Amino acid sequence: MTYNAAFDSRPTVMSESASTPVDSVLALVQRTSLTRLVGEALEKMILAGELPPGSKLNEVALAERLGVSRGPLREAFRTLEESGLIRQEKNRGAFVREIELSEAADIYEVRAGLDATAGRLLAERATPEQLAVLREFAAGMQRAAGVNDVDAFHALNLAFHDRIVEMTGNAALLDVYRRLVKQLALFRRRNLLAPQAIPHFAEEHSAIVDRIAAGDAAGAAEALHAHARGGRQRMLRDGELGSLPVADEKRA
Amino acid sequence: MTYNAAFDSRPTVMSESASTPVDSVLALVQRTSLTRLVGEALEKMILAGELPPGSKLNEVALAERLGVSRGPLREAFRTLEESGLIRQEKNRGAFVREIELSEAADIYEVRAGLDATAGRLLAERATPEQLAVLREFAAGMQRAAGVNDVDAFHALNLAFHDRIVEMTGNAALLDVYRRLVKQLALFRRRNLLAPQAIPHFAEEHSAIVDRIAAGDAAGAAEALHAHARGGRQRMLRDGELGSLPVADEKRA
DNA sequence: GCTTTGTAGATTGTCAACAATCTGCAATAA
DNA sequence: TTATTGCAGATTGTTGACAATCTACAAAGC
Repeated sequence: MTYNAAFDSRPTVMSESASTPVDSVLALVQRTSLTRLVGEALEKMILAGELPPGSKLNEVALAERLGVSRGPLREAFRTLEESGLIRQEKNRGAFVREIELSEAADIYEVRAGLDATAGRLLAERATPEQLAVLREFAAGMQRAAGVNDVDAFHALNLAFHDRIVEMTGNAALLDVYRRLVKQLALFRRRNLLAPQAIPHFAEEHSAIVDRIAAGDAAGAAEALHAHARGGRQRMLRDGELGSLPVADEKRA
Repeated sequence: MTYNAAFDSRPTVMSESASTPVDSVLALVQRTSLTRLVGEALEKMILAGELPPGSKLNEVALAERLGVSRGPLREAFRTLEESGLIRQEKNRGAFVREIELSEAADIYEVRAGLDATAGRLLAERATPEQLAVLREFAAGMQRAAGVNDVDAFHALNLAFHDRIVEMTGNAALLDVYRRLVKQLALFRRRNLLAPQAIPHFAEEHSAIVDRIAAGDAAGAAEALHAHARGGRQRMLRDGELGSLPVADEKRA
C-alpha cells in the first residue's frame, strides 16, 4: 500500500545516472497503474469530504475530470467498494457510502478489539526507539491539550494510534485497522473532539505508553480497549444529541 | 454479500405469478452483475484449491472459460485483490496470493482478537435460541471427536466460530472476520487438525459456550482468545515441521 | 385531480479493438 | 561456451462504441 520502498533499487549495472530521483520516479511509474492512481485520488476526495457520503459518482463525469476512460475508473470503483468507502447498485451507479450511527458504533467496537491486540503485541516487543517516538507523541498531545489546540490534538491522536498498530509489525492488523479508520472517517457528524475531554484523553495516552513500556501486555491491551470504548461512548452520546433538533452549532 | 433477502419482495401488484421462484430469480438477476458472478466463481475456485496459491490468472483464458469478456473479469480481479485473495503486478498479471507462515501467524493473531471481541459481545446479548444453536454445534463436535471424524469436526469448527461472530449482529466484525478466514484458507500447508488434538478442542468449545451462556463477557473473550492462540501455536509448530524435509505425507 | 403509460435522454453494463509492455528464444559477438 | 541483443508472440493496459437499463417528464385515460 505504501511506496516507501521507492529507493530500494540500487543502481545495479546502468550506473550512468547521477540523478537519484530518476529511478524513484521510474519505480513509481512501474508499479502504478491508472486504476491505482484513480483509486487513490478518489479515496482522497472522499476522505477529504469533497465527495460527501451519499454522493452519486457519475462515471463519465468523473472519468473526464480525472482524464481517464471509464475502464480504469470502474476498476477503481470495485477497489473502493471492497474497502467499504463506496456502495454500488446495479444499473444505478456508485455512491459514497453513508455510515449510520449504529454502524459506526459497530466499527468502533471492532476497532477497540484491534487496538487491544496491538497493545498486547507491542508491549511484548517494543524497542526503545519506538517507545521514544510514542512518548514524543504523548508529550505533543499533552502540549496541544494545554493550549487547547483541538486540530493539532486530533491529528496527533490519529497518528499516535496508527503508529502503535504499525509498530507491531503485523501487516494484517495494520491493514484491517486502517480500513476501519477510513470507514469511520466517513462518519463525521460532529465527530470533533469536545475540548473539555481532551486533557483526559491526553492522560490516557500517557498511561497507555507507560503500560507498553512496562511490557505489561494485558495492561496495555486493557488500557487501549477502554480508551477506544470511551471514544465510542462519546460518539454515541454526541450522535444521539445530534439526531435531536438541538441548536448547538457554534461548537466549530 | 449473502442473498438470503431474495424473498423479501412481496407480490405487490402483479399478482399473476403463482410461481414463487420467479421473483427469487428476478431479485438475483437484479442485483447480480457479471462482475459479481465472476468474482464469486473465482473466489470459489481459489478457496477450493482449484486455483492454487501462486497460480497465474490469465485474462483471456479465464474470460473465455467463464464466458465473459475481459472487462468484468478485470473488475472482479480488483475486488479479489482488495479482499486479499489475489495479487496483481502491473503488466505482469494476477496471481493467487501465497500466504507465508509468518503472515498466517499474523493473521491468526488478529483473528484471535476478533474472536475475543465476538465472545465479549455475544456474552452480553446472546438469546436462548442462539445458545441452543451453539450448544448443538458443541455437541456435534463432541460426537465427531468421539468417532474421530476429522472432516466433520473441521467443518463444524469453521461453522461454529463463524456463527459466533455472526450472532453478535455486528456487520463490520463479521466482514473483517470472514475476510481473514478466507485468507487463512489460502494457507493450507497441512492445515488439517491433528486427530489427537480434536477432543481437547471439543472441550474448549463447550467451555466457550458455557461462558457465553453465563453472560461472562470477559471470560468468554479470554476463552476464545486462548483458543485461537492455541490454534496459532499448533499451526506454527506444524509449519516449522513442514518446512523441514520431513516425510510424513501419509496423514491424508 | 390522480394514476398510468409511453417516450426521450441519460447512465451503466459489456464488448471488441488497438497500444504498450513483457517473455522466451534465436542469432550474434566476445 | 557464454553473454548480449534483437526480434516475434503473448499478455496486459486503455480506449471508444454499442446494448441494456433506468429516470424524468409529458400525455392519455380513469
